[in-house]
Amino acid sequence: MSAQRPPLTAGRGTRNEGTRQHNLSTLVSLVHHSGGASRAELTRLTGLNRSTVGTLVADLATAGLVFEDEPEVTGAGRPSPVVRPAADVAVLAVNPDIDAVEVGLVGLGGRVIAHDRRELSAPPEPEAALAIAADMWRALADEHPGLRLLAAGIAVPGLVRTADGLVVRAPHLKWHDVDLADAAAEAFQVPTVVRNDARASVVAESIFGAGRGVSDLLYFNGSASGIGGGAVVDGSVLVGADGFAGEFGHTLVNPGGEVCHCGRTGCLETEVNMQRQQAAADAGTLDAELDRQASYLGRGMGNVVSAFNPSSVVLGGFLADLLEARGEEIAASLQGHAFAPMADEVRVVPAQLGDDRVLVGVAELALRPLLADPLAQAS
Amino acid sequence: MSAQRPPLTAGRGTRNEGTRQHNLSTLVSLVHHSGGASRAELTRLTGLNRSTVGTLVADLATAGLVFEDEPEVTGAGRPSPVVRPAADVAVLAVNPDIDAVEVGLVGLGGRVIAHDRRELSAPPEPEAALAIAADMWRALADEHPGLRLLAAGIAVPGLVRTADGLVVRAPHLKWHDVDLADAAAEAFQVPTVVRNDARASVVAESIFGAGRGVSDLLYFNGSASGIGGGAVVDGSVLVGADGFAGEFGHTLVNPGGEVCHCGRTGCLETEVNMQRQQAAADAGTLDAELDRQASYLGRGMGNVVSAFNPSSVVLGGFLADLLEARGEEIAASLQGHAFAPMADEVRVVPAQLGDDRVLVGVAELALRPLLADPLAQAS
DNA sequence: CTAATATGTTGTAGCCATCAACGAAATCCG
DNA sequence: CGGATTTCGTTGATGGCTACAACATATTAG
Repeated sequence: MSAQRPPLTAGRGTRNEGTRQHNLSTLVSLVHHSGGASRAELTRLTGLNRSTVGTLVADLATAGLVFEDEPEVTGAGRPSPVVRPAADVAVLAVNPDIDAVEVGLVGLGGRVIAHDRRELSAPPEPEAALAIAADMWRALADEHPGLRLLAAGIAVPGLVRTADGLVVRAPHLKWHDVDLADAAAEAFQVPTVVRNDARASVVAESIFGAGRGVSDLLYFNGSASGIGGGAVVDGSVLVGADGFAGEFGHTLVNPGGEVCHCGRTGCLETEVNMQRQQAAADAGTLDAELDRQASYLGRGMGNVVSAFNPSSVVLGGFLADLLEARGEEIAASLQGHAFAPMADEVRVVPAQLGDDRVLVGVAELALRPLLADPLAQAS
Repeated sequence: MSAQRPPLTAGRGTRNEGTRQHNLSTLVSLVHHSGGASRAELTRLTGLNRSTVGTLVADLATAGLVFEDEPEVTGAGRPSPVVRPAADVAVLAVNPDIDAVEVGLVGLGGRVIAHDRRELSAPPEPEAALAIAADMWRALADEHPGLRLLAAGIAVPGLVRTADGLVVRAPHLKWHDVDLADAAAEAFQVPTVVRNDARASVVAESIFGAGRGVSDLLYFNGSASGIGGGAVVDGSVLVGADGFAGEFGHTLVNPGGEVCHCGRTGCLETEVNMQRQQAAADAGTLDAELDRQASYLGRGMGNVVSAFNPSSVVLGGFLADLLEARGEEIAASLQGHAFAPMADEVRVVPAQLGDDRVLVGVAELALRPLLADPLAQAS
């Protein structure tokens, strides 16, 4: 966790209300990301006065975002009540993919309250995906009466423009220039964001998983449809000018290699993928293939590590399995292909969150505006 | 200029004094980066009240950081005095390199007040470089009596750890684990920072050059000693976990190519460099060599562009010359080697600042703490 | 049961920006 | 040329926010 640096170009001024908004945001984020902290801990962490934390927490409780739980026994002195995220609020997370539409209700603290999945025989049209999600949402809402929906987030496997949530293209879904955000906000009746699924995963691992407390990390995710990724830079998710940043699957690792579906040759995901592993397993040459893929993965990681100088690299999906099987080889290849001493310091670790990763991450992204201004909500 | 995103992990609380500090910082940064703005403009840009801007500017003027100049004729209404950066304060910028030590006095607004350069027959030892710089500083100080030194910055061609300014290694200077910061602060009697020279250049181009107003950009600099670089992400310079981020010269572009001095093969800077151009010119095959280098440069840029999704790529040093000579070819290669549609949107432009770039940039980095808390200075 | 410790609570004080009213300095227009 | 208009700086009163000190409360140590 490094200190915040000021932006190169100065922004706008702040007034007294801004101070309050910032402090409320700090507190609710702290509670949400840690899952609960005593008021005394919050006082220490924020550096604010006891009385200030008291009034701010009371406001957040009134707004229904946190509640004060029984104190835990600790040591000498008067026990401090534990401030926990409210249990009756949630974010709707939606993840349409080629073979299914997945929907989850994600509460504060990164807790998955409920989730549902509908298998599909073919990639869905945008409208169909939304209709299916809305259908599942109605069922989940009936099962959880009294749950207050704060926001909705849709994670799409493709290029999503951050500014307006336009899905510029999602090749596996065969979507082009699809605008889901408005229709979804209409359907769910809450503010809705659309984001890239890999970027959502980075956020989830960064806050609740293997990247906790790390301010500079890279994430490589291996799935059936290729290698996605993302980066956390100085504590914030890298989005780039349009929101397309983090396409590490298309780092060059072998110019003489195969043609990638993106039109170029020798991309990381043409050399490291599940199809090759399956073919090698069928041919009885899996060991050699895993060695080969470990080498290329280290090379691809090295390229990106040299650019970003992260303190951790998190591997998810089948890349986590590859790390388990060929950890030494990957590390050696990374050492050989990253600009030392960056490679010396970097830790390569498997992702900690399970399949809920994408849902938890996109819920976090949908929650971001609320966390930034906790009392701005309508009711 | 995109909006600020909150960090993934919440930080500390703010008090009322923090509001004032933030507003002072906003104002002085605005004046410093724009070179001067009327109080009315500052009011509009910050969104603060007229009276607030009035008192804040008065405080900054008392601290000797800005002064109120004669109003410029504009239109109807009472003219607004122009707030300009103070002319009698400066930052000492030092840039030791293999063949010379360069020293500059950089004022607010990015103005180079004076500079001096001492040629060397061999790369200097750290102590010698510092002694030479101190000598030149004394001469410059004598020429500019009344100039108040605010800070000092040393730009080193090598890996510099941001946390403490340790020069981990600077191969061309043959420096290893050199700690200059303390000795320099002692010699110059002001707070001193040590930074990488390419990172300093990025800052300079980002604020005063080709990257003005761009929040996501990449910078590739070609010099006699190789290709350095850096990135601006969401308005802040990318530093990474240790401060080593941005080594784009060692992006893989040709695995079958030559062995790089870094120990690997096919790095961008083994394929694109001045030595090859010189050799080709001697052999009468310069045209073909420029085509070849343009192709490899586009490939290397494409790799990094796919990871960062910048809106601009700035080329400096001999790469700016290559852009002038082979702009079409570089653009075509970038198109072919970056993940579309990132390549469609990116603008490739030459650096705008001259040789003062490194000095201006490292001065800016040295000034950063003061800009963040303008009235914290001793006197 | 008492002392010590740590924490919540309350009322006061201090810092900061806003706001409204007023005055000043230019342009506009008859 | 001179009043109306526009725009901006200045001043004193006002309200929002956190800090602080004093007091109350709840636990542990012995």
